[in-house]
Amino acid sequence: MNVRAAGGWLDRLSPPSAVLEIPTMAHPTLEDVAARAGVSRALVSLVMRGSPKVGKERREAVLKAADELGYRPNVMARGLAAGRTGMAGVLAADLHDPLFATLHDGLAEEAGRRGVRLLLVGGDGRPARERAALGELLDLRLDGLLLAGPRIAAAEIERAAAGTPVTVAGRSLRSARVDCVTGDDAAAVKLAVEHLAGLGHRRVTCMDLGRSRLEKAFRAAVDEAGLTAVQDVPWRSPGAPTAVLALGDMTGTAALTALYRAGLDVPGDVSLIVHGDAPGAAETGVTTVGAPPRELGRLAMGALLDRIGDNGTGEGRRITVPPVLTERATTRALTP
Amino acid sequence: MNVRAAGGWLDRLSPPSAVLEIPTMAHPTLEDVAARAGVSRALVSLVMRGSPKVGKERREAVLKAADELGYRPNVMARGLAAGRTGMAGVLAADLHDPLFATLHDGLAEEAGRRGVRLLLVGGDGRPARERAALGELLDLRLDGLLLAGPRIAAAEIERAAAGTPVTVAGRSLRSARVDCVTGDDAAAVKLAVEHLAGLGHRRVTCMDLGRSRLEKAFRAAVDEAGLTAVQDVPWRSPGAPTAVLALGDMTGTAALTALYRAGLDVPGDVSLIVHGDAPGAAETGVTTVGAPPRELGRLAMGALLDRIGDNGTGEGRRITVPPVLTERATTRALTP
DNA sequence: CTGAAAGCGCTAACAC
DNA sequence: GTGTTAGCGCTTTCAG
Repeated sequence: MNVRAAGGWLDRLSPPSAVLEIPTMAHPTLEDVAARAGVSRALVSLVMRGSPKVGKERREAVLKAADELGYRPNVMARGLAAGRTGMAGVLAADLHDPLFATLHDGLAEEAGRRGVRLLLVGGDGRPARERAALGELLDLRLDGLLLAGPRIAAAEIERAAAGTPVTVAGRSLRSARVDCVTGDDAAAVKLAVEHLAGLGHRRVTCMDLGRSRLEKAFRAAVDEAGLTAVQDVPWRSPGAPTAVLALGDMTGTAALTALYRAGLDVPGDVSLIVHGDAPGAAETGVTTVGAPPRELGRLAMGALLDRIGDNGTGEGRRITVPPVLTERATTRALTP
Repeated sequence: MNVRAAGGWLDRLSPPSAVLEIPTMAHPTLEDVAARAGVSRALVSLVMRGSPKVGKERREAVLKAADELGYRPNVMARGLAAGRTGMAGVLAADLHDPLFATLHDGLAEEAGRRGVRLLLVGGDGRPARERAALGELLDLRLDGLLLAGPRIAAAEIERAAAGTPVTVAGRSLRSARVDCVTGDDAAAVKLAVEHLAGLGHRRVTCMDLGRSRLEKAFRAAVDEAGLTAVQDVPWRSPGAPTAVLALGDMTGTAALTALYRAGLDVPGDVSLIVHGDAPGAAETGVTTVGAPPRELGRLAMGALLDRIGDNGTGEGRRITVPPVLTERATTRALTP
């Protein structure tokens, strides 16, 4: 019996009213519960983990005692003893990325379904901070790590993966022991262009604030669809584009606002599709295209938990999530 | 010497090349480092915690051994033994709230400054999920908890605060042992209205998507400034408002988009101020008013760490962060 | 089914 | 300065 429990014991030797103070015990332990239920520690441990091989009577006595004491298992101690924690760590490279919250919904959904809890450490976009965050996660000795959109060097991720199962979401790594789950950006661009072509658009352009490498994919898709990629033609002039695809790191509403500022009516004058299913897009009615982040999260967590289950057996999987186009209010068929 | 270390020992009896495999040891422990450096465990522990009372020579030997082995302290074990973890938990009631990321920047800044690490658990806005997340945090036995925008019942927060220091950001609680840090919304509305009055606006209105209780504050501020609150008057008609204040849970860009959709030029036809310094506001040039979330985070974490330092002494503090108005491109002086 | 005993990796008094 | 000795709270054999 530990010191605090012994204190409780002494209290019980005091006037009866002191007994009422027991539930106030700051952090009752397994042992306190065992003492109160009149059983051994091991039995309480079994009950807490829902073992089937405990008599109904004793089980209830234990549960009752635990409840009265307000007992909560100490996951640190549990993790130390058991060698696994039942928790996975999530490194959010940039908490500001609006996609992350939705990705996390997917992560949490899958983790919840499989009885695993999630612990996050948040970066702010700076690699130095991200590196530190990864270290913190590593020091916790969790069962596995999910890196969301990491910007640090592949070698660092590889090194982390040597000690614990790791899967990466939103970035593709050539690695034997890291799983990678990503959206197919080129396919997304292609889908968007085809959609515009289907609406009758012939001249399209792209806004590319992120200086994204996707511009190449855009040109290829435009060629393939038999459209023409217009550039640097003034709005409202004869050869002006009738549709625009916003690429890269811009949020949907920012693109929309930019067009409005230019005095254009959307989708009256131009149709707009934004790459990346950013939150806020729904509220402002922006048509978007991209890998659904929630689905991406679900798959990524699935891969991680599979790997944890396999004890890290098997080579790194590469999962690609197909894009989805969500038509909202910023696209319209061209009526000549 | 533990089992794994013993294994390493046996390896050393094998051909010399086996020595090279030592750094591959999955998770070297304090003991492994001690063995390699030829010192005791306690000495290694002292070195790892940067104790000044260790000879330079030995210190370097230990550091060298630790480095070669790729040793990382196990924070779970450390926390168990020391009784404190050096970590604080953050409960994000809703990871989707764009303000949270910026609040977290403030939390992280202050925590970093004071040598404390942060562990997040993310909610999705649903109280049930938030309750579970709080439980997970409690089970970790961290040094303190920071609740960001909690929606669960005050009694639950109070109960959590019985076992560990707690401070709440973004919601005011009447409690003796919980610190609360909030923005002053009424003052923000007042500031916005006064700003509009200063720009020469006379008829103003408010968009209130969140059905916020702030509408009362709005009316009071309008009266006080000698303006008139206009409602249900069609845009562009003679008595139409020349400025609008967007209240509640709407993002700045959503409000802006709504006005554009109505065919209005902003700020040509109407000026717009949005309450809540949402990210994205800067990119889209929306004038905002509200408590700066980063500052709020900094203060909240400061309060929590103070309380942790005080061992929970002292009654719950109530800190109010004054609003800031950030003028951008959606407000303009009225030129009749 | 149940209880006793031996750790998990580390810290914190203590003695040497 | 340095090594020894107890635990922290829990899981896990392994005998009863």
